[in-house]
Amino acid sequence: MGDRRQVLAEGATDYVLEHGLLDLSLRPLAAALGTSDRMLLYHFGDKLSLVATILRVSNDRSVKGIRDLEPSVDLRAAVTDLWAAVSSPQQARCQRLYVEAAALGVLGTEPFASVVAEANEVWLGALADHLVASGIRRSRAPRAARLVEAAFMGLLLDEPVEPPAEVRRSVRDLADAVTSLWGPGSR
Amino acid sequence: MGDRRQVLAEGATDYVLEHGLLDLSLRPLAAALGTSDRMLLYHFGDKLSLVATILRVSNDRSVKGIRDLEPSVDLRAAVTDLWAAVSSPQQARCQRLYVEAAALGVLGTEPFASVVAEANEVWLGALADHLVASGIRRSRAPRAARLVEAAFMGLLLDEPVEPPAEVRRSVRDLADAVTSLWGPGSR
DNA sequence: GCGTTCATGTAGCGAGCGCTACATAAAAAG
DNA sequence: CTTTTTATGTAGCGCTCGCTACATGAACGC
Repeated sequence: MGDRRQVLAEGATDYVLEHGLLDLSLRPLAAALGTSDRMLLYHFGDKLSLVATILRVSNDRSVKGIRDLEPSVDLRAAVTDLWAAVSSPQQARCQRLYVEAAALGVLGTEPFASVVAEANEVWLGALADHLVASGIRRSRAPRAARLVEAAFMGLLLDEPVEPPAEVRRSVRDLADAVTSLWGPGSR
Repeated sequence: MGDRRQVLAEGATDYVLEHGLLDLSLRPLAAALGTSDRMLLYHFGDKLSLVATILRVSNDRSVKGIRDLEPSVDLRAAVTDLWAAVSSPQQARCQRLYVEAAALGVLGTEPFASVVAEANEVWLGALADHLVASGIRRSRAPRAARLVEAAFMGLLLDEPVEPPAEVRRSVRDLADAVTSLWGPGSR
């Protein structure tokens, strides 16, 4: 049934991850997928629904990238390992898509608000789970995950402007901070 | 000389801070300023130059907002005070503009790359200076400023999606982290 | 076999976009 | 007084956009 639709959704996500969301236009996208704007609208109703679908697919991939990580040897390593994952090319594109959606202001309006709020929660959950698997106490993981997530987003945003060495050092500083706040033996 | 131009630049910045950069269109902007698209192009050459000017003006205001802060009583308070400043309505709009520019991918291309790189440096400097005025050792301030800035950007990004109480708690966690890493008596 | 639903192509609508050509009125320069 | 520069209005060009109207095969239920 929605077979063709699903194929198109995956392809559209690939396309948007590569070309960006902001200047997304139905006709070039359709051409890249070997179909027509007419058919995209037929399958997805309108452009907004298509974008919502794309965001969902992208977020699923991003979460999977985190969940597939092996546990790290300790909390400090967990932060740097997570950064390596998040700043990898495919993952970074997913995060960038999130930023673009945020910039579009689309996150505050339905039907995106609920979709994205849930996606964010799932993502934070995956992050927290990895921290737990790497030694943090379960009860402390959500707060740690929130701070780590915020810092990661900021660093990703600064990446094109900041020297890579500075970014790496900030990640190490963040790892130290997490360890000293929530690591074994603190508090 | 560039008198009229300067007035228009300020007005355009006000307008963009309120309406966003992504769907900026010359005709509505001109109408709001009591002029015409024709004149905007006359004064600024083309749309990109106008946008570059707007980004510069916005960043100047943002930096001024930080530099006008009184020193905080200690490092922990400095972080929360900075957050209060950064998340205030006017400042948050400036940061949002930065995010939109980043999302546009405009930050990586001239003539924005150099402009924004310098703006970012100035902004980090203002942040670092406030931390110093609030008790951190000068030599430690730049790294602290970088981490704080990244976390702030991430938190601003999450704000529409995250419960405010969680955001506030993350700010306090960040303040604790900065204090424990670079506060008096550490290392 | 026939009618109905599904899938797809063709063509175009109305609007907005950045930008330009051209004319012109005012001001400054000589 | 004339000439040049500066500032501004009018009109429109060429393009792209999301979306729709309409037609038409193809597949399927009865």
